Amino acid sequence: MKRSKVAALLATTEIDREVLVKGWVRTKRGNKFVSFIALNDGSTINNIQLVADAEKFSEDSLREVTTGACIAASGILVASQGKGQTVEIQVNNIEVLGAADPEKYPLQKKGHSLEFLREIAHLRPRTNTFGAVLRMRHAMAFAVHKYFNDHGFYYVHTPIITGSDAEGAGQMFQVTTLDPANPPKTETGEVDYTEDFFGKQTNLTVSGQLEGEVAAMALGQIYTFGPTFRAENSNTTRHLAEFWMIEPEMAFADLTDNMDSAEEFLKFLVMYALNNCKDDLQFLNDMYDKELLNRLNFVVQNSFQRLEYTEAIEILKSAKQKFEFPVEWGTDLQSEHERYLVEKHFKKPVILINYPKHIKAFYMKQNEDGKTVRAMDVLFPGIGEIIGGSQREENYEKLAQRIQEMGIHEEELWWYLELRKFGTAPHAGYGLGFERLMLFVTGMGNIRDVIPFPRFPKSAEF
RNA sequence: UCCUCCUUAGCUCAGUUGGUUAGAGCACAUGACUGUUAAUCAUGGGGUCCUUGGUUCAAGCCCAAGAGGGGGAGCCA
Repeated sequence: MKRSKVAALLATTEIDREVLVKGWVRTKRGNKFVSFIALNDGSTINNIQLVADAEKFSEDSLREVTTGACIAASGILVASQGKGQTVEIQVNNIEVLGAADPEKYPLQKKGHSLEFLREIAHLRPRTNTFGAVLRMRHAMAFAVHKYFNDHGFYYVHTPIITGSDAEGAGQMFQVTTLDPANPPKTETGEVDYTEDFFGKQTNLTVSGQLEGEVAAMALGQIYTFGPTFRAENSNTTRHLAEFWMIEPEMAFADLTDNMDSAEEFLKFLVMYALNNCKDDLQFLNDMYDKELLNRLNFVVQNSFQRLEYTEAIEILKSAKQKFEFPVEWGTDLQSEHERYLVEKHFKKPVILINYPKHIKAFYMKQNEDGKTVRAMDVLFPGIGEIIGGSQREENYEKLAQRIQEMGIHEEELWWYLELRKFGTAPHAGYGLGFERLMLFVTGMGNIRDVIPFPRFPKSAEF
């Protein structure tokens, strides 16, 4: 007989038939006459109840059916006699596929702290919480591809190993096959990277944007969705050393098009979660964050507040609240400033644009005022910056000059500059941190709990 | 990296002014119970009080250093 998934059985109206289920035991309870086994197979957060009568199953035969054990069970799917579920399985046969010593199995019926579960990342997907998070992670990844495919964007695979260190987005992980204890040296005593695998120094990517622009200047609209690496010594609830980033890039788009795209995209993703992850969202709402569903609904129903950086500075300066860091035009906004704007002043997502050029990246399009660039940050409640983007500088001379001013190695960016030399066009794009999106849609408080195997300083255990 | 808090049973935590035998709930084991819903009830086993050093007649508790973890900040997505 073919295995049925628990999700399908709980949704079916065809009862009084024989079924086979396989999954992991969550709890067993009962008395000497009957045992009730709650079984979960990951297809849904809900369990199916197996009913094992003592006539068919001796106490001994159920000895290995304990919390955490993996079993296959066959029997008749029937309308439940008890309350709390509509159907259950009157079991005829149980096979223990893998026992789990109840003295040693770390997961129990009752709740565990998220900190403890982080130490057993190989078992935490079997909890309600991580089952919900991982199913939602899949749903969100699928929704990303669906949105862009439906809107005429092409998925482009940008390289994970990069020879450019000019992206300026933080510390990078080096990729090398040289012997770390005894690397080849040049005459001046420095490591000779011409002997390395690629003949030059290489690193793991911190962004696919520059290569994404290459593709956008041929295919029109593209997006990347891949792993991204930052070797910063960041120890926060919002940073990982290895995370996934989505970077759309659009030819013939300006900053307004960019804002429109980012807002529509985020709303689509949240709407997709609301429509397709109901059970998991309800669980997370009940267990972790009673405002989660309200907040998600609010985001899809209200337009984001669009605001000039200069206006934001004025709002912050006239705010009654005292800030730890002083506010002055030309300084970057601190977390406390972003939180004030989003959570206190506007009480909705905010898109901040036109930042001072000296606090933003070299590739952003310069405004006529000579002071600001067409940058855009989307700020979300509780998370801060969820998207960062800009219109790109498409003028060769202005871009080359900016590269010089900022002391970036021009020779490594020759191909990026040539995009402006041959058939240049206005274009814009942005980057969405996938795990920050996951924080928002799940209501989880720590980014280490929305990725199956988190990578952060001093931690790569699993 | 900085600030701050925490570390006691498998898990979550209590532990008074430093005082003699370190507790609870859950989990686990045994038993009871004719349909349970994180089942319930009874009984029982279970401890490197993070590590090292110090103060003291006496340290889970006070002091110092270290390790691990949480939260906040910086950097950013």
